[in-house]
Amino acid sequence: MHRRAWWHNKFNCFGARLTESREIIINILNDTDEHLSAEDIYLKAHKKNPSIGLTTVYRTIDLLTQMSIVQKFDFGDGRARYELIKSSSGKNHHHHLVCVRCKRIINYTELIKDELDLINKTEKELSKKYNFKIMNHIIHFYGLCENCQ
Amino acid sequence: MHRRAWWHNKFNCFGARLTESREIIINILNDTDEHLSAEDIYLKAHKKNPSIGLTTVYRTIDLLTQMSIVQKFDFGDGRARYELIKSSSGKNHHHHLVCVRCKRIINYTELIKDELDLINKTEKELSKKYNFKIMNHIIHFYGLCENCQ
DNA sequence: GTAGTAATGATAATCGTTTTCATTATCGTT
DNA sequence: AACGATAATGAAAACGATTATCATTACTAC
Repeated sequence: MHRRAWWHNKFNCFGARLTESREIIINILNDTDEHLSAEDIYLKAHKKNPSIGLTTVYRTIDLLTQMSIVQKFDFGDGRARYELIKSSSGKNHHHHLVCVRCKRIINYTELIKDELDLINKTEKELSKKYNFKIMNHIIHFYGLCENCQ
Repeated sequence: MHRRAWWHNKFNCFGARLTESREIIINILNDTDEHLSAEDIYLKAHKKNPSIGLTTVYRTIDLLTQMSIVQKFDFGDGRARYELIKSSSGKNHHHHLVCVRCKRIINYTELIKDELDLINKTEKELSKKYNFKIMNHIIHFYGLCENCQ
């Protein structure tokens, strides 16, 4: 049995075409735990299909961001980073510790359950009050890592 | 009675000089609720003291970011934004709703008390586990604002 | 005062990202 | 299948926020 990946629906709703390039880019993001930059994605995509250009990568990740399939991050190293959005309760859901000096990023998954309670409560309240449709959230802690203290 | 502003200590600890330019920039950030860009800050600073150049603004906000006096944000409009870091329990402490389509930002202050419990718990656990000294945190919700749904 | 270091401003350079524009692929309709 | 309309694409050029360079000035410690 072959189930269609969850993002197919989002493309239908959004009225965008799920082209080969776009699927390749989504799969690259789906297959990694790293925080890939546009160029990282380009290099991997280009290896799979050399006709994919850097411009398409930029356009695709922008589209995916607007569709809430991808989350864009700025960790302060001069280039944006991208992650596929995982469900809040899913196995890979995590947040970040960011060292303000050396820019090192640590993913953490602790206390996700406690977090989930707060997030759900907040989402409910803010959606109503501001009529804002929440699709994703991020939590970052900033400070000094072990080496930089 | 004249109390020294709270950031004087941080400058001492950091071994940096609290020059007139730097104090002007801090005061600009302290006097606003907006999310100023480097150029916004430059224009205001330059009005107060025309000898302040854009380069100094960039250098200063970078320094202030490393000192955890200022938080840098990327809301996706191509330029970084800066806010003075307010205490988690303080009156002006807030977080952001970010519209992924029109990039509008809404500040919210609801549920800060619930948030504070989670943050404190998380800080304690992560500081210990990763030996990471947490100075600040941000929470962003991404989605569609009223107009863009 | 003097030496050493930190901070600064003007300018130029950098480089991640966007825009332009001509071309190609795809979809819905005959 | 052919058609027109629209969406997606790639290469190259343009853009623009940020950073590096370098000479000058301000400050601190001795």
